[in-house]
Amino acid sequence: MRKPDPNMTKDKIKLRKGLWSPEEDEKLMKYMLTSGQGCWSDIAKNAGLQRCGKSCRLRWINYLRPDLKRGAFSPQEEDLIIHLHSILGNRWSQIAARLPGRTDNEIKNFWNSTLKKRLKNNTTTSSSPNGSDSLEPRDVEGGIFPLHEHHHTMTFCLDSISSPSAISVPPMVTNNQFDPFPLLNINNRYDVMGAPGLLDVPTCLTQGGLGEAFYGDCGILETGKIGFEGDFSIPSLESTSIEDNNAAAINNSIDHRKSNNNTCFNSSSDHQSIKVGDMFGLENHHWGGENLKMGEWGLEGLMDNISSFPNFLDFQVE
DNA sequence: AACAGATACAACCGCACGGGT
DNA sequence: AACCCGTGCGGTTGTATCTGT
Repeated sequence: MRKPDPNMTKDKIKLRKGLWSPEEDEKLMKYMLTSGQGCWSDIAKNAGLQRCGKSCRLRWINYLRPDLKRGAFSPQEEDLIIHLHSILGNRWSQIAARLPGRTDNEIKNFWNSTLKKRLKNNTTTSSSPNGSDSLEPRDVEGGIFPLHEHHHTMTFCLDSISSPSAISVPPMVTNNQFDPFPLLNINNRYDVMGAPGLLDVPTCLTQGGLGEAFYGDCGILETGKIGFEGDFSIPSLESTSIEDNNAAAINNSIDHRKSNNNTCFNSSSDHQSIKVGDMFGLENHHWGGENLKMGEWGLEGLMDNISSFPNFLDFQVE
């Protein structure tokens, strides 16, 4: 498996660098759609891209992935980033894991380009008493957060959900091995519309698939809007699998990026079957390992504490 | 209109880590 | 145990776009 391919070393093609062209994007997207599995170096080669696997991976994760939320950060997302950064520091991947549809790179850029400066300006006007290296006032133990006044409560909108059936989740989640999404595990605290079906959205989905748009327009937890800000009806388990939705998402995503229009996320079955884990890089169980690391650092408990703070992610079911 | 500086975003680089050989 | 390879992460750099003069 790991033996080097002699052909690979001989005909060293000069790999492209820099910005991706639309053609390259399409090649990668189509390849991921049709056979998006295997190691990234193989993907780069098989897709006919003169890129290194690393570059392809980055492009996919940061730009082409169909579940990405585009556009500006909402005030709620800003607050969340600020707060998570106060706890986690520059662990962008862990912060991103709690902001569905956002990538670590995106959050990192946003922090460095916008939030950092904004908070710096704030602290110069109102000096921080703790004098720490961090830029924003905080009191993790006490639960003081720089939340905006106008959204102390996030509203949990489910108007688009046509079926209250439970969303399908991977076995490792349903087996309760751990809670990958302690902040947003609705199953812990919330009944969806009072219906018997529970909405359990683990990290693997919120980051890579169906759980998109926890912080949608106006910072609302919008389970009914997934991926492209298009209206979306969550199908019942009997009718549609996650694979169906994700593959459809990829199909739609190609069009979406071409037309830059909102795309309806439907469950049409005109696609090839793709493993969810393969599609979103979940086969490496990374989403679990992060939390284990956090546990070692004693951060998991901190993150758990967050959910008990009055102003933080105070979802309400309408 | 042209230019410079600021800003936002995309991508690269180096390193660390884990798993396989 | 040592090495190789793939992957993920965070820091940094590069580039496109915006804004002010």
